Amino acid sequence: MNPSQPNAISEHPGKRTSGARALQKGQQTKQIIIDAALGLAEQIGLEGLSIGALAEVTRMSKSGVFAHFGSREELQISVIREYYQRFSNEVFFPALNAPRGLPRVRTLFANWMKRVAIEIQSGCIFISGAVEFDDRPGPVRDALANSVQTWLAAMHRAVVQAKQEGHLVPDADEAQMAFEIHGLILALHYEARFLKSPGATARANTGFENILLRYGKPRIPGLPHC
Amino acid sequence: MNPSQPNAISEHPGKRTSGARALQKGQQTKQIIIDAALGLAEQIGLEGLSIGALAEVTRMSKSGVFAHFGSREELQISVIREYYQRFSNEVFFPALNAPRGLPRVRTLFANWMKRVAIEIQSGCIFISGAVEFDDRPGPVRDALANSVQTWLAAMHRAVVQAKQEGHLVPDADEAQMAFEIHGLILALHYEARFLKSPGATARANTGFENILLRYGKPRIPGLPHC
DNA sequence: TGCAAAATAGCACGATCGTACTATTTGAAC
DNA sequence: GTTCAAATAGTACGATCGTGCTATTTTGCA
Repeated sequence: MNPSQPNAISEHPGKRTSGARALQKGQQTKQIIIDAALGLAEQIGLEGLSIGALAEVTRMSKSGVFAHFGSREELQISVIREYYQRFSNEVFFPALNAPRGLPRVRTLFANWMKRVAIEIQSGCIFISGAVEFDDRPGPVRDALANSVQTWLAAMHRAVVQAKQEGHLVPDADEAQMAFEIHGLILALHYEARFLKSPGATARANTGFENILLRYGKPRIPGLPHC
Repeated sequence: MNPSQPNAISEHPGKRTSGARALQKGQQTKQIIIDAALGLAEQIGLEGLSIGALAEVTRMSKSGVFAHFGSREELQISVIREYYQRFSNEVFFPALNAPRGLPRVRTLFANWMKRVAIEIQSGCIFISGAVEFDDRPGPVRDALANSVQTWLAAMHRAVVQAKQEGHLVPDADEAQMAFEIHGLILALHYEARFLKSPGATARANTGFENILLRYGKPRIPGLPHC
């Protein structure tokens, strides 16, 4: 009856008798569909995602695609989860290898910039989704907002740690710093992707260094910061 | 034959025998439609704009609305033009009363912030439209990009003048400064409208002061800038 | 007041959308 | 190989979309 029932299995892989095992057929195709849906959503937005177009891309029937999700909203949420997971794997987790404090903040920003550099071509559903759902309440909006909040909180936490480690000036406002960094990323995305104005990437990087000039504690006064 | 033909009249008001005069009936309703369309587009986006919904709001027939524009694209472009005009009247032109240089830059930013404060509730088609049309070429995208570019260029020009007036440090990069200001506005819109996170307005203002701390030439070293 | 033109309405079309409902095919355990 | 459930396909429905075409109403001027 409930079409989202089978999904529960995917959250407990290997629960079946034979222990850990490759995904069942249904889960495989579901993943294929989600991959295709993410690609589509990055270009035309979560709202532009249509099951018909998705069926065409995956060479399945509309109902075959639909059965995996049970509703368009569930499909959109699946796409958001997939994007969040990829974003985390590319931007967040690798930065944990960098030492706590300013080096990790630098690495997070660098990874973020790498991601955005790709998204200048492909599109970013954290940004496009925010615009599409900014006054459309519901589970899709909630899923998206939660994902974004989680990432922004992680960034903020890294800045807090940098202050704790003594890498920032004592009166540094961590939330303010995170806000300004977020602005640089958004301006880069806007000016590079929409306006196609050259040099935006360099300006985002320069902006980050400018932020550090203000908030970073100079190692030796007058010399570059760590 | 061509439904956009009557529009040509609006570009030359008063060309008819009786000299300057109130808008003809058709132009009046067209303006009413555009006003309603702008209100709708701010909430649900330029792509979400539908002639059916617009007809319902204005209590006209679909074809009655349609006849004024001849195509949905022309309607969207009319909305963009209307928005651009209002934006200019609220943000740009009033700032020309402020003295050239840093005071005018301050006024431009303050007016921009006032506008965004409203758009946190209503929505901003310069931002939502950028996301909707960032890889959808065509006349709508062109109209939108031109409007945005014009405004950003005006902001940039004000910064250039500020440097010419000696209000900025000699090595100030005007484009960089404009980029960072743009980022503050975008972060404010994102975090306030989508994430509904409190304090974003204050952070945008603080960010602007931080930018001036870096680029503004101190009147007396160690004291606040002009 | 009458007349041409402008403005608005009515209607129909093909397309696309999400999603029920039913039928068929596929896969895995016995 | 049989069987049963999972996976996929087929089909249809109502809604909405943009837009063309033809009527009807309203307007502005002689």
